[in-house]
Amino acid sequence: MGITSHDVARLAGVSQPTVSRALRGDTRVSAATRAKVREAAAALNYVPSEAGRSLSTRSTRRIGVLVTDLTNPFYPHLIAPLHDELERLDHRMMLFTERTEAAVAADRLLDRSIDGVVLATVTLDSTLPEELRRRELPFVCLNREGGSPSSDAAVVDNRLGGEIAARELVRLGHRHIAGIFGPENTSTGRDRELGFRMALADAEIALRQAHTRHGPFEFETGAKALAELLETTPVPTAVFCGNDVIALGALDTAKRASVAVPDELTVIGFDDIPMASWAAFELTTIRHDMHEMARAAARLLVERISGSADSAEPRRVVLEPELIARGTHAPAAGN
Amino acid sequence: MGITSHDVARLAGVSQPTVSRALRGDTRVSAATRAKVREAAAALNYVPSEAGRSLSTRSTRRIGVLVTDLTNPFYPHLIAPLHDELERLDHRMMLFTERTEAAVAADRLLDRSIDGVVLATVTLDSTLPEELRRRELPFVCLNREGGSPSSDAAVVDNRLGGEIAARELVRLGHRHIAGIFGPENTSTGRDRELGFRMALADAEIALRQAHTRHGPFEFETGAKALAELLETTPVPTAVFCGNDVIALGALDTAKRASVAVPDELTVIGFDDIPMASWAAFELTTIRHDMHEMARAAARLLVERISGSADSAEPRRVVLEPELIARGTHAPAAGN
DNA sequence: GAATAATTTGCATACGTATACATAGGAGGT
DNA sequence: ACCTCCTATGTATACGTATGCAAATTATTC
Repeated sequence: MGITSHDVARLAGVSQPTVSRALRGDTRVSAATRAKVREAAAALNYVPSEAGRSLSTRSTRRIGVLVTDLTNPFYPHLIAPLHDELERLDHRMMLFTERTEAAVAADRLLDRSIDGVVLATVTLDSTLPEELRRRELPFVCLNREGGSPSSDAAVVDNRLGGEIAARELVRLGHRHIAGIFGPENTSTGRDRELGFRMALADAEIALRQAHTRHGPFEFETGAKALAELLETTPVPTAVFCGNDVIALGALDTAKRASVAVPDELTVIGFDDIPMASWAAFELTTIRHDMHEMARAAARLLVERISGSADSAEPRRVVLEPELIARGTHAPAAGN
Repeated sequence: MGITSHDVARLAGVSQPTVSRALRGDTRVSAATRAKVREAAAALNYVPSEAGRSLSTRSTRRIGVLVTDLTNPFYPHLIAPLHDELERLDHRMMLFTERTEAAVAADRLLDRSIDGVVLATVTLDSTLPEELRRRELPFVCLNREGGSPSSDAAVVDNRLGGEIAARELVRLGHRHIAGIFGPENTSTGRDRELGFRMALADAEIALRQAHTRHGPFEFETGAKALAELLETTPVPTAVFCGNDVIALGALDTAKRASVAVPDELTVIGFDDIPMASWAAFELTTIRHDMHEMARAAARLLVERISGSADSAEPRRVVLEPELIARGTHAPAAGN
């Protein structure tokens, strides 16, 4: 079992290298031979061995994708277009949903079974980027970025997104504003918070310590944080969430606590995942083009691998966010 | 660039085969040499080439996973535990979210770059299972099953699940019952419908043609189908959905149409995905252990590959479903 | 102390493909 | 008719690891 190019060669009456050349469209092989080889290959159901090819070419056309948690509703919307774009560029996707880090995880990436890596959930304090750089394995950051120094990345202008959210809340007359931000060790968490804070400061509105929460980009973060925020005085009339998933958690708590949204509480998310537009939520949020971001990451990486990247310098694709007004925002009560 | 076992051998002052043996814990190598080799390997940051190893051992410890659509909220809950169990069994996951079928898709599976396949979205009329069987590539069906003849599979007793849903509706006194089923060319769609119909028939309750809809296991299916069902007379007082995602779509339409759930309309889903328990939905549904199902599939496949499967006969793991009563079901109005 | 057994290591090679280089054959020019 | 040049193909080998078998070393036994 296992047809090789030698078998095809024997049947076609040519040498093995000729088979290799014929099947990959090498122009130096005559049309007649090419036809003969094609026919023999088809007759034998020949499929070239990927391992043999990899060993010889030192390239696998395989990309590793690192995500911490697939069940987070956000990531599939990144993974799916990423997969499709990689496929379009004739690459396959290997999925790693690692919880372990650096050294441990690195070994499975460094066995030359992949040509490059997409880091979709890298943290600012992760040593993985420098480890990959040291081992000269090409990689690109998607959605989040690592710490210094910068690398190829496809991201959103998160700071601007935070500012947009803040300005909208200010415009609506909110004065008691809360934030349920993402983790401080992620670029998305940090930058969205930063932009939000700066825009509030510009409007001379305070974001109290008591109205600030941080946590993973998960449903439970929003659910738990809003429950706590509802216990503070004054109760905030608006809350900006680090992403939609957190916002959905907040909405969950609001519903359970019978807090009317948006009449009593304005909620703004970030990302505009499809769920945000469901009737059950009608979440006002900051949209960006997640699909394009994923596709851009795929292209950056493949170009880097193939050496067709214009320069050795890191290249960044930065997408513009915009406000999507739905049903969870309203003017502050009493305005 | 690219440290090989030869480099390690040179540094340790032994032959390349000895390096191979030492690092893989072959007992025939002395403790002293093993230590020497380990040290040299560590000093050079040696990581064995996966391609070289695959070529030699004819095994990749890589598993292909086929899913049509990752953005469907159901699948990540299958993929995540599947990944983790495969990882536990020392295998890696290659993800294929193919839309193409059979011949085209098959080639990327047949280049010996994977040792086996998990089919998570196989249809009853797919020729892929027989193609894989013919090419002797081990595979297992997860959640759904293919047509004849049966293969290794980890599935739910969908027929029983359908029956449980039907009996509950009957118990609640519903007489005008509708069904938004999944695709008829999937085992899950077919069996859930079958069990549901049979239990209704036992109770001598008709399921009218006009109250029956089919479609992909997607949000839009439920949304669109319920909109249509609300136009029928008599309007159904209860609807059983092929899975939770369809049910969420139905709830979406109900909300937009101001149909009170559960007072005016009972909705029952299938799967019990985490979202079902969110306050926005509180979906009554048929639960089964998705994580265990995924893990079982991983084990079946790896055992099949390693040849440790007890027999050549197909092996099936069938999980029991149960009713999870939440907030979307109630007695029929007027009972 | 010699013969034998057991242990440890090296040698040769297989795995399947791609490619640098050599070569054979044919076309074209004068 | 001879030389040149190009095209098409074959030969030899590299890629990195694992393994059957032989060889060398050490331990064991009588």
